[in-house]
Formats: sequence, structure tokens, C-alpha cells
Amino acid sequence: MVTINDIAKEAGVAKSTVSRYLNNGSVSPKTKEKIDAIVKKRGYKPNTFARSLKAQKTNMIGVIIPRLDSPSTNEVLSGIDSKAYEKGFQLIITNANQETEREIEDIYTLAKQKVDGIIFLAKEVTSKHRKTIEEIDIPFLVLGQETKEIPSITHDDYGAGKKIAQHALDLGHHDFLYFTVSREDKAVGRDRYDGFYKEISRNSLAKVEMVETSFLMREAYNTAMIELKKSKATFIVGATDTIALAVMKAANDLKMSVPEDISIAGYGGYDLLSFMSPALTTVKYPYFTIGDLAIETLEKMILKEEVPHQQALENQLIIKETTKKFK
Amino acid sequence: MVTINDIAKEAGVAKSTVSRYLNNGSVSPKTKEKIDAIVKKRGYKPNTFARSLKAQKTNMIGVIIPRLDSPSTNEVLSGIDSKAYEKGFQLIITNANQETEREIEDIYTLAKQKVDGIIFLAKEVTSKHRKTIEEIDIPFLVLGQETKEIPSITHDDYGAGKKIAQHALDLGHHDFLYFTVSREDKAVGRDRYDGFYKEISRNSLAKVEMVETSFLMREAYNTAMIELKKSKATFIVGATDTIALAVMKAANDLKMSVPEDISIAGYGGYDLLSFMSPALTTVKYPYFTIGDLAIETLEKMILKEEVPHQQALENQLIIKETTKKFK
DNA sequence: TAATGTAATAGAACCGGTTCCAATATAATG
DNA sequence: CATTATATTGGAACCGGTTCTATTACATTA
Repeated sequence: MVTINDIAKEAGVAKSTVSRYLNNGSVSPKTKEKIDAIVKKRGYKPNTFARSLKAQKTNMIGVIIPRLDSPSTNEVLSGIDSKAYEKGFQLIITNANQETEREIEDIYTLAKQKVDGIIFLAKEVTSKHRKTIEEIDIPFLVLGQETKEIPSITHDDYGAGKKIAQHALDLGHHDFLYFTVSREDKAVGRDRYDGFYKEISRNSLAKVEMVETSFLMREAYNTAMIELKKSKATFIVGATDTIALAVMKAANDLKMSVPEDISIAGYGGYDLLSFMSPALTTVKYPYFTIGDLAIETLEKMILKEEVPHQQALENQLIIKETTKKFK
Repeated sequence: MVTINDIAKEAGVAKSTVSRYLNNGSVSPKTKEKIDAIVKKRGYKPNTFARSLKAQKTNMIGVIIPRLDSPSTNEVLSGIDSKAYEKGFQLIITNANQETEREIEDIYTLAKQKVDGIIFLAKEVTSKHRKTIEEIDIPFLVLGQETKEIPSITHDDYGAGKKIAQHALDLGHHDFLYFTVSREDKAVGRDRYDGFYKEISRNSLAKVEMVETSFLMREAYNTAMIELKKSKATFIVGATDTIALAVMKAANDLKMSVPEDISIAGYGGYDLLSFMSPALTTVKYPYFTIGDLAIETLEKMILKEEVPHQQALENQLIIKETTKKFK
């Protein structure tokens, strides 16, 4: 591999001159021309590592995601990627596989990599996380969960729950079954449900039954197969679109028809699912936007500019074919 | 940030001793103990950059993907990620956004980053690619497309096409409509279709109509809305599961019922789609496995061991609910 | 023409590690 | 106890860049 020394030697100048040529550029026109030619001829590419070593800046941003096979994660990632590309940041994406231990590990790994900043798609921010984040002392942004100590961008999960509740009440339902995930996940597991529950109970005496399942479709399906048989709810909510999809599949396999027998709604608004039939009623989250905003915010943090400690994004109820008036 | 010099000074030893402690470890027990304590106390983490600079090894693997929002890409990525994690490689994932120019750019960027190897999920390998790959001189593995010059792992796309054709003929159909993508994409656009077409025409006089569309569901849907109206085919194939899904949606919107009026099949076998109703007949590709195998192979290449120039993976026809005997 | 200012350049130090080599300390051997 | 082998260690060089400082070359002004 050709180095700056090779270029300098061949051009008959000091390597500092070549470096200057590569950067700010206080170089005479003819030297510039000479170096230009040699760089082109030899196909010289500066070694990013050596460069970062002194410059203390890598232009890399680390992203920690909980899983690789989630539509919402991918949409967020798309938003992050497109903005990062625009701004000339390189992404290092690490998958923590839903394990807290790996999350901590990944934070350290990225720190060693000397990334300029880290974006963390969190399911939960524990004190262990906080300790690690404080220790590495790198601009750090949390997505999807609110935290007192660390800047974050969140969705209005509570409001989303309320929106579905209002819709369900508008349709005249009064018997609900809600498939949620672990309450450890404050945003998805707690806020969405709480918003739904509070809104229902504030306006009616209706019954809300709640069952915990997992993000994995297979497990959600199994849970649904058991619960749907027992329940006489007419309006079902899944804590994510994929859970809702699994519930629909179960309903189908149990010969319950959607939305004739039961209505179903979810949260997410994934592109892929909008092509299903019947189309799912859902609360659409601006996943792409949150990714985009994340890079904007993180860049400011890197430049030591002021950023809002917490930003929340709005979402929107999309009424499609899986919900229907209670007969 | 604490450096090796700080540790050395505090321990009263040379930094080479600390370095040795960190690596091979020919260090006396009591020195070790002393350094141990200080490293722990100060929370010292070696700077990966400085380390890589001399060691000429980064333990990073670059992955270039065509898009972030494709289920197949994500499954491949999952496979790559899980194996890479197991082997202690760090992943740098870059998204080329389906643009050849960005692909080339990404190859250079990763080279500058001094990754140990690159995995390229290709839609096409042009001579421009080949030139770049040759130039950077880094272990390079192509996934999904066959190339003479560069090691690759591919799917049996031709065979997959044949399998769907056989299935369609077995069901007694004889009027086919095939939604494909650009023939520039040799694997998805050409081989799958060619396998299908050859098998059909080898066994019957049936008519195969072919229409080109895009990977994007929205576009595939629009194309399908136009073509389905004109066509009287009874068996429809989509070049990917997502295209097939878009076609199903169009059929649904045109009040054609699947599989009563028309049968539909795709390629992929994505997890998510297996939860749809009706479940899609498809050829299941071992996406996770290919990712896994990719890391295994690339590691050998990095260690300069011999690898097969080309490896092809088998796939499997999964008959579900969207295909039915021709009445 | 001498004096002064400015642009371009060379050289050295540095970033934070690894690695080679020589020096020293310790253990084993005769 | 002297000699030799082996284990530890310190110091210096190096990886490929950037950046600071001093020097040189050239142009401008009086």
C-alpha cells in the first residue's frame, strides 16, 4: 500500500508538504501539480487510522441496535444512514441482539474505536448503561426511551395508546384484549399500554385484559392462539405491528374473521405491512424522521452545541381495514 | 482519556511492558498484578486505532448492502452478524442505496478504513467493480452474484425458477405472468426467470408473459394493477416475495381472489411473510446460512487459506396457500 | 539596493500503540 | 561458586499520518 512517504519521496518534497496538500493546502501551484500527478498515478489513499490518531476525530458514528430483523429498526436505520451519508459520517452498526450485556460491551467497543458519537436504539436504559456512558465520555444519544441523564429522542408512546383507545371507543367496543411486551421496555411495554388503558378507563367502564408476550412473531402467535380462544374481546391491540400480525394469523387459524368477528390494531406503520390484506389499522411512527433527527442532534453534540435534552415526535393514527364498528 | 503512557508511568514501568501485559503477556506475576490494579482503577481501554496502525490488522469487516429495508438483506445480515460476533470481528455496515457509484465509493471508504475484509451483497458486478476491488487488494467476497474473477457465494437461482415452474405445471396451469426485475441483476432478474421459462417451455407449449418492475413494493403494485387487468394468466410469479406480496395486494384490490382465481408464488421465504394470510407459496432461500458461510469463508481468505472460488447454496420450494390446482 | 513582509517548505515532534533488541535479573546447571 | 540458560524489562524505532516551528525563497517597499 502506498503511503504519504512514498508520495513525498517521489515528488522530492517533505511529507509535511504532502500532508498540507491533502488538507488546508498552502502549497505552491507547481508543487501542487507535481503531487497531484503522483497521487493520481499511484492511486494514493490516506490511511484513515493514522489520520484519526493525531486528529482525534474519526468521522465515524456508532449505532447500537437491538435486532437486525425488525422493520422499525430498519426504518430508523434508513433515516440515520441517509443523513449520515449526506454529512459524510461513516456508520458502524452493531447488533446487541436484545442482550443488555452485549449493549454494554458494544458501547465499550465503539468507544475503543474512537467513534465521534453513539446512537443507541434502546429498549431500556439501566443504571449500568448510565455508568458506562458516563465513563466513556463520548456524545451519546438515546432513541426510543426517555432518560433523565442522557439526551434522547422519543416517540409519543403514551399518546399513541390514547389514540387507539379513542378509536376503539368511537367504534363502540367495550371488551379489549391487549398483547404487550415486558414492562421493562418502558416505551413499548409500558407507555403504550398505559396510554391505552387510562384513556379507556377515563371514558368507560369497559374491561381491558392484558397479556404479555414477546417481540418474536412465533411467540406472539403462540400466545395469541391460547388467549384468543379464552377471550371474548372484540377489539385486540398488539404492542407492535408484528405482534398484531401474529395475532391476525392466529385469529385466521382459529376461523375468526377480521374485522367481522374481531377488530385488530397495532403500532408502527411499517411500509411492508401496508401491503397486506386486510390492511392493518395502526399508529404510524415517523421512524425515518427519528433517524434523520438523531444524526442532526448528534452532530450538534459532537460540535459541543446546545441540544434539547429531550425531543418527542408525534405519531398518527391510520385507520385501515382491520377495525370495524362493534355490531 | 487515559493512555498506555499514563498506566506505565503510574506503574513505574516502561510502556512496552504494559503493552506486553496487554498482549502476549511475558510479564512477571507481581508486575502483572500491579498493572492490573491500575488498569482497572483508571478504566483504561487501548486505542484501537493506534493499535491497528502498527499491527496492520483491525478485526473489522466491511459489509456493503444494497438497501436497508429489504427482508432478505436483513436475514443475510443477521447471519453475518452472529458469526462475526462469535469470531470477534467488528462489522462496518455501509448502505449503497442501490447505486453503483456509491458501491464503488464504499469499497474505497472501507479500504481506507483498513478493514480486514469486505463482503459485498451485489446486484451486479461490473468491470468497474472489478477494477476497484483489484486495486484495493483486500480479501473480498461477493454474495448473491456469480463472478469469474472474485470469490463468491450464490444461490441456485436458476434451480429456484425451475422449481416454481415444475410446481405450476404439476398444478395444471398453462398461462403464466411473471413479474421480474431488471436483467442487470443477473441472479434475481435473469437466472430466476430463465430457470422458470426454460422449464416451462421444455415441458409444455404454455405461454409465459414477462413484465419488468422494481424491487419497491409501491412500483410493483402499480405495475401489477395495470398488468393484472390485461392478463388472463392463472399463475403469477413475483421475482421476490415482496413483489409477490404487492401483486397479491393488487389482485385483492381488483377483486381477484387468491388462490381461487389466480395462483401466486415468490422467492425468498422471509420469516415475516410466513405470518400473512393466505400464506405465500415460495422458494425458501437460506439467507441466514449464506451470511454465516460468508464470514467463515472470508476469515479463511484473511488468513490466506484456500477457499472454493464459488459456492452455491440450495433452496427449497415451500408450498403454502397461494397456489392451487388449475380448475 | 537594503530592509521588510509573506508565502512555501523542510524538519522534528507527536498521536498511542506494537515490536525488536539489548540489558538486567533470576533460575538452573555443573 | 562460577557459568549458562531463561524470564523480565527498558529503550528505541516504527506504523502513517498531522501540526508546530524554524528556515528559505521570493516579492514588495522605501
